[in-house]
Parts: sequence; C-alpha cells; structure tokens
Amino acid sequence: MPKVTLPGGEIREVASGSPVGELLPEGAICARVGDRLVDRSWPVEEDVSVEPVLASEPDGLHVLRHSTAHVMAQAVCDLYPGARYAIGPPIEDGFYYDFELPKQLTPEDLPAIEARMREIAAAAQPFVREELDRAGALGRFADQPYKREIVETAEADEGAMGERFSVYRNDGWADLCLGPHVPSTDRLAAFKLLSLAGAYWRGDEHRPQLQRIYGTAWATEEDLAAYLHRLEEAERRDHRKLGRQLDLFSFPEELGAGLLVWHPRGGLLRTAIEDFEREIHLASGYVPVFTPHPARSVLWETSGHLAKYRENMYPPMQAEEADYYAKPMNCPFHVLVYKSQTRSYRDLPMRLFELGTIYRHERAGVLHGLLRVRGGTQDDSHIICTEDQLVEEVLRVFDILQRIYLTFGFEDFVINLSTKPGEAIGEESMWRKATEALRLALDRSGLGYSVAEGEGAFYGPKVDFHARDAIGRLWQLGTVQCDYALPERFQMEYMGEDNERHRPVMIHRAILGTIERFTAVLIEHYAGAFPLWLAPEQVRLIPVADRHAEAAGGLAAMLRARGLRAEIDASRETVPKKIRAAQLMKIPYTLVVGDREIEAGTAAVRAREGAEVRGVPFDAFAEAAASGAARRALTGIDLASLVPAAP
RNA sequence: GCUGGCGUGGCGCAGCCUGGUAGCGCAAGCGAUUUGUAAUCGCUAGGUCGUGGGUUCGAAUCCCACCGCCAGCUCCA
Repeated sequence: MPKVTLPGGEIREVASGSPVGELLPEGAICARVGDRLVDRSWPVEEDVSVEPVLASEPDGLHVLRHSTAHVMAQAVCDLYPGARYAIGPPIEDGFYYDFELPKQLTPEDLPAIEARMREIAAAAQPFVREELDRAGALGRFADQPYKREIVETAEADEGAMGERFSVYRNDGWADLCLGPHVPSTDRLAAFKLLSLAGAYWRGDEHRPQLQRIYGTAWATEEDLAAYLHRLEEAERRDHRKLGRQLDLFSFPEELGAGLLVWHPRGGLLRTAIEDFEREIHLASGYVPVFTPHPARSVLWETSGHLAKYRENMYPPMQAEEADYYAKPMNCPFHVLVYKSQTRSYRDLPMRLFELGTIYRHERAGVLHGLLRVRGGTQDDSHIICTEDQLVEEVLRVFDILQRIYLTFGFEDFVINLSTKPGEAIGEESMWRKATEALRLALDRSGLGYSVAEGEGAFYGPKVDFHARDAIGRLWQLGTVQCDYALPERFQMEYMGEDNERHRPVMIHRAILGTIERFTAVLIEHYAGAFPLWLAPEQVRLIPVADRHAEAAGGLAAMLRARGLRAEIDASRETVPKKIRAAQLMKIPYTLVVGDREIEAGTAAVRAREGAEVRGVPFDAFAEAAASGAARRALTGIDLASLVPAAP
C-alpha cells in the first residue's frame, strides 16, 4: 500500500490506485505531487508527498484559467458548428483560445459565448482524463487539423508523455491537453470574456491567421472585480489620452504615422527631463557630442545596418548621386568621433553622450502613442574602453542608471541578460567574451537578473532594465550592450602602453531608452500628476477679482525669478471654475490671491492632492517650492509647517 | 506587414443600419456678473463629415482604394 505524506507531515496509507483527491480538502482544485501538478483523479500508486492546490494560489489560478479556456472553446464549438480549435493556454491574468470559425466574430458575439459557458459551468460536467497513443489521438481529432498537427509534430520525447497523448473530455467535447484541470466545470468561478484579436497559428505570420478570444478568470467575484478595476485604472492613465488632456503632444496625420510634435507643455516636461540627463551625465564623466540625422550609405554598409537592420530603416534619399539614410541608431557616428584622431590608452574610457534623434521605419501595426514612434530621441551613449576596463565600466553604467531611475521615482526593476540572436554579426569568441563581461558585472553588482536566450541585439548581448510603475506594470527602459563587432568593423584602435595598436571594446547604452517612450512611462506612472520638478506648470496663480491681477502677476514674476514655472489665470471667471481648470491640468500648486493675501503677504495654497492651506507666507512657499524643484524631490511641500503658529 | 474595428468643428460624442446637403456638451470669442477653492448666465462664431474614386436625381449615410487611429498577432526602445 503506497504511503502518502501530507503537508502537516502526516503519513497516510491508501489503496493503490485510489484518487489523490480523496486525501485533499474539498476546496483544492488539483494536487501538487512532488513538483508536478496533477488532477484530483490522479491515482496514487507509489509513495509520494502531496499538497492541495487552491484556486486562489498562482498554480491554482493557472489551472482554473486553463479549464475556463477549455469551457470557452467548448461553448464556441457548441455555438458555431464546424469550428476548428487550435490552442488555448492560460496567460497572465487570464487565458485565450484560438479558433478557425465559419464566421467572423464581433464583440457582440461574446455575451452569447459567455452565456453558454455559464450553462456548461452550471451543468457540473466532470473533466475526464484519457490517454491515447498517437494513432488514437489522430483518430480522435480526425476533423481537427490543428490538433492533428500538434500530435503529428510532437517529438517522441516531448514532456514526460512519450508516445502517449492525454485528452481531457467533459460532456461530449474533448481537447488534447497535458492538464491538469479542475475536477468539474462547476469549479469555474468568476470569469469574463474580454476581447477578440487575430493571431497567427503557431505565432508564424506565414501561417493561417486564427480568431483569438481573450478572457479572464479568477477564484472569486471580488478578485475579478479588482482586476477589472485595474484595467480601468490603466485606461485612466493612458498616456495618449493624458497627452491630449494635458496638452503635451500630438500626432498630426500630416506628419505620417509614428511622428509627433511636442506642444509647449510637453516641451517643458521634456526639457526638465533632458536638463537632468545632461547634468548627471556631465557630472559622471560623460562628454557631449552632436551628430547629424542622415548619413551616406557607406557608413551603414560598414556598420552592418544595411545588412542586418534594413527593414527598420527608412528608404534612402538621393542627393548628388549618393544614397543617404536617416539614422536608426547613433553608434556609427560616435565611432567616427572616436576615429577623428589617433587615440591613446590614456584617452580611455571615452564616454560619448548624445540625446540623439533616430528614425526607425517600424511596421505600421506596432506604433503605439509615444511608446513606439518612428522618430525618437535616445539618451544614448557609447563608452569606448579597453577590454580590461569593460566590467568596471558596465558597473558604472548600472550605477548611473539606478540613480537616474530613482530620481524619476522608479524603485523596482526586473533585469534581463539577453544573449546572441539568430541574426548576428561578429565571431563566436566575441559573443562569448561580451556575454561573460555583462554576466560578471551583473554578478558583482548584486542586481538580480534572469537570462533571455537569443534576445540580444545583432551586434552584441545586452542587459535590459524594466521598471515597475505605480500600478505594478513593467516597462522596458534602459539597455546596456557590449560590443566587440563594431570596433572590428570600423577598425577602431588605440595606442597602448606597450606602444602597440590595440582594439578597444564598445558599450552601447541608453538609460531612459527614448525620451518619447520614457515620457509615456512617466505619464502612466504618475497618471499625469507629475512631481513638482517635472510638472510643465508648477504653480498657478488665481486672482480673486480683476483688481488682484496685478499683484498676482507680481507674485508670478517672483516665482519665475526663482526658476519656477508659474502662470497666472487672469480670465474673468469665478474662482471655483479657475480652480477646477487648474486641477484638471494637474498643476501641483494653485495659489488664490485676494485682498487678504495681498494685505498679509501670504498665499492661500491648494496642493494638487489635498485641501487648501490659507495664510502661508508667500516667501516661505516660494522658497520651499524652489528648493523642492531644485532638489528634484518626489514628495510635496509640507504646507502646514510653513504657516506660523498662532500667537 | 496581417486580422478585425473605427475616422463627424480644438476635445468628447449623436446622426449612418432604414440615403433627401449636420446636431449636442465642453473649450473659444463677445456681453452681463467682480466673483474665495472642482463648472455663473446669455449671445456669437466655428464642420468641403479623414482623402480620392464609384453607385444614385441626390451620399456623413451604400461600394472600392488609400491615409490615419484602436485591439491583438508578428517585431521591438
């Protein structure tokens, strides 16, 4: 009789072949045996340790969503005879299933599918696992070409299944699936279908495009409601919407897709970002360079861009019989700066910095507000150093990068080391050395990271930084790439201490990525309510009546003299209306100026978040605001502390 | 690039299905009000209905192409 070890350490003997579910609490939707998830019906045949898996824990949610995906596919097959179903995995926060259907679905079709799903759930159909051999599986899915293809292409050694294929059946509907699943459809709890999309079979754009239905599923209605609220919150933060509301930028159709103009308020925000970047780079040993936007084709031939990156480059323009390409990257230009004279080992490391504007002909479907544009400006740098200096330089990049992110209010990162991709230039030994240098620097920095195989740039491996925003989303920002290839291609050299010529190594790095993309991330992170130092308009002055306009203008001038961005709202509207306008523009501080304030030399200050504080001495406010902005503080002014205690 | 949806004054929307030459709110300008912490009242002006072609006596409305946007796929900062 097999012995089963339960979580408390209790050991139970059970009859061989009895279902593991008998040992689990009713609420467990499946079981964890060792490091494997199994159905409640899984037969115990040897000594094992078993833990229950609840719908509320990550593994359990995964199973729940997988089962919900099955039921959705079952519902679709019920409603659309002739449907062919492909794959339907759980994903973060939900699931999807891909179909080939006799009709094109529209969002109006989703409620009917959802209603059918609820009927199936209410019917409490048990999920029954069967195992078939290859021939049996092909027979079972005779009219399902996608399932047959999965069976036909499955390698004999795939998973632990060998030549066995598991099928889960509930009622008459069956799907090829490794499992596990919930024991019965009545375990499906809170779910909702969300959207439709096209998706290529097996992710290959040369294969048929299927109809994908996305849905979400949770252990409880409360969790589902919380998730839907999160979606709404994300929509509220949408930088495209806020960009219009706050009058930061626009994408005029006349410019072409992915090209934008920055409005004055966006320009002020961008200037605040760029001023900080210049300041911290110059203070950290970087030197500024400036380079043009187009260059002759020979440059791109040498760099390898025409061979490896052409599809992302704008077509060339002709002048004087030569082809000029708009630059998709800044690196070749920085190489030319380096090569403008013979370099000594004493010149290294050389850290060239540029807010460099690049043009990439991104495929039309990927453009997305500021997050993916065709013309953008990178905070780009190329560090040219000796091989010996490489690790130290990468560590210095990690340091400046963290200081910059913290200043902008990002504290939590996910880091990836991306290795050699399929399309690559340079020799294997270069790739190995470059990858090892990055790995060594990461290990020494103490930053946690994971490895993304094959995700590197065509000229070198890279470390990517993803920042977590205020509502937990991750955004890719910085990238640090280690490159032996371009120095080779451009025949870069330096004279060593030994009086011999040597080849330097190059680090490519951007910290914010592009200013456009980073601005989008900032907008979404702060929901448009920027900290004082970034706010396009930091202080708005509201005269109570016309007779106060002159005094308010004087105060605005005093604030500007301290470097603050202050505007006066002299419109002949009521105070509440002007307050509302200032709040909608998410201006950090609004000062109402009337008789009392002019008389006492104070201000009635309303912070963007929080109530008004009257009787703040104007000079104290100006001092605190100027200081907060200059320090690039992320927290607001403690207004109450500025008010003198009543005598 | 692919699949589907969408495009109406600066912004947000109605009208389109069931063709008969456009309407609402906000914003703007003007007037009255001189206002004390999220919308005072009234008046006025503003639209070749994304662009081009087609069907029709007649097109915002139906059809086609292109441009742009949106959701995904593929790609990626």
